[in-house]
Amino acid sequence: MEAAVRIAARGRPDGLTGRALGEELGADRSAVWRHFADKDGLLLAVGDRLLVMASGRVAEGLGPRQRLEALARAVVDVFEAHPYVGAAIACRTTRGPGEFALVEMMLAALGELGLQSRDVARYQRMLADSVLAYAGMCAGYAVLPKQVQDADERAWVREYSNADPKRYPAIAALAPQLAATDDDMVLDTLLEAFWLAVDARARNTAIPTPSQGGRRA
Amino acid sequence: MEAAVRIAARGRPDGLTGRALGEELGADRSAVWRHFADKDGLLLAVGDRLLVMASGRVAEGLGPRQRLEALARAVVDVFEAHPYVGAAIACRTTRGPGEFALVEMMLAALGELGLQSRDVARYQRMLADSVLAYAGMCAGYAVLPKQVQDADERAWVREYSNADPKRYPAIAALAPQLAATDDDMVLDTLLEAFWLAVDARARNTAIPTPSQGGRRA
DNA sequence: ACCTGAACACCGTTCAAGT
DNA sequence: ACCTGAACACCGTTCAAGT
Repeated sequence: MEAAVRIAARGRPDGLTGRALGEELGADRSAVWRHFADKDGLLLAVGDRLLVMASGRVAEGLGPRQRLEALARAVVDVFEAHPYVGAAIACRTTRGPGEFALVEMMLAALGELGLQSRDVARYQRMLADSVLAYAGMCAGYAVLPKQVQDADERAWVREYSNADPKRYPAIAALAPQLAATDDDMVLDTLLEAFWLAVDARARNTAIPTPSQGGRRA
Repeated sequence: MEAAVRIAARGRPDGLTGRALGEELGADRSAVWRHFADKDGLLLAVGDRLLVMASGRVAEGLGPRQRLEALARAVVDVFEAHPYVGAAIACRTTRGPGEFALVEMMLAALGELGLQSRDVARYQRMLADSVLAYAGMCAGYAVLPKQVQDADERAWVREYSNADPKRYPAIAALAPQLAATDDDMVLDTLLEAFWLAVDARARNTAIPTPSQGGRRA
């Protein structure tokens, strides 16, 4: 497992293959499949380790909002730092301790923010899927060869600035704002929008009773 | 291109490989690379076609909110219906007419909803990335063998219901709500939260001046 | 119990040779 | 101009054979 995480952390060109794992451990590449049922089992195990690493990065003593922000950023960072596994595992349920820790942390934090329990479950699932999907997307991008990454990035600055104003008036009008984008902006905006939505939702459905799950008056 | 979309639509077990495309067209599999520079070029071209299909599904005459909802759902549906390509392309910039149509439609709709132009660009990028990432995640799930999908799905109902209440109190308390989840809930909740955030943002920064980009009084 | 080494079917990619 | 067919290096997976 440690060797697998090490290989996954090597980044772009290297995938986590049986051959690479065998070499790292000084064994034949087919020996890996004595310890994991198949490639899927290996990826699930390493993927859950990534989630353990991410939830372990959340500092103690933070408020619910900061805890969720730290967790979201940690998931994206860890997936980007282990891109091959991150891209492969974002759509899966690892069912391991890492996933449980992440879900538990999210549910507890959302409960503290004043949402009803039905909304806590819905918003947790939505936030978890959004963050995992976004992290998987970032990881998928990080796996690409550097020259492909550069071509994709340039497109946003160059090709969108030259869009035909007749066919694409909104793009042409907003080209400067579209080009002025840094890497963290998307996740920042996603979290900003999430807090606005949680606040609005908590305000609309708030029950002033101090006891939990207060009944209708 | 039509043959490639057809193969991509065959769904789960079939990937869009050179061999499959050659067979579909009655040609040798290596003949494909006369028409596309490499696998990446093929995927980008087919991926942009998926975006053309998605934006073409948005009905005429809808308001900005319904237009954006229709577009988001169409992207997820089309990616799920062409899962191999959807999963491969979600993290890319296709730079084709499909992507331009999608960005243009989103920017125009968000502008009509009362956001400042700086927020329009930020929220468009955030929504587009969120929807594409989520669609890519759904597509990645759809590519998996059916038995792996079933195992993942059962986990949410079964293993989360049996979580240890001492280690995972929030999961144990909310297990029924976590299990009661249908496929559309995540995207519905994401869009609900997006509207709450857009409304809050438009309210906070609204400038009553009818002219664009009004200066500070 | 664990590893080796060879085999298999499948990839993308390349290239000399055809038409 | 376009296709063929063979080759190459790389996958995951399997299995008889070793220790």
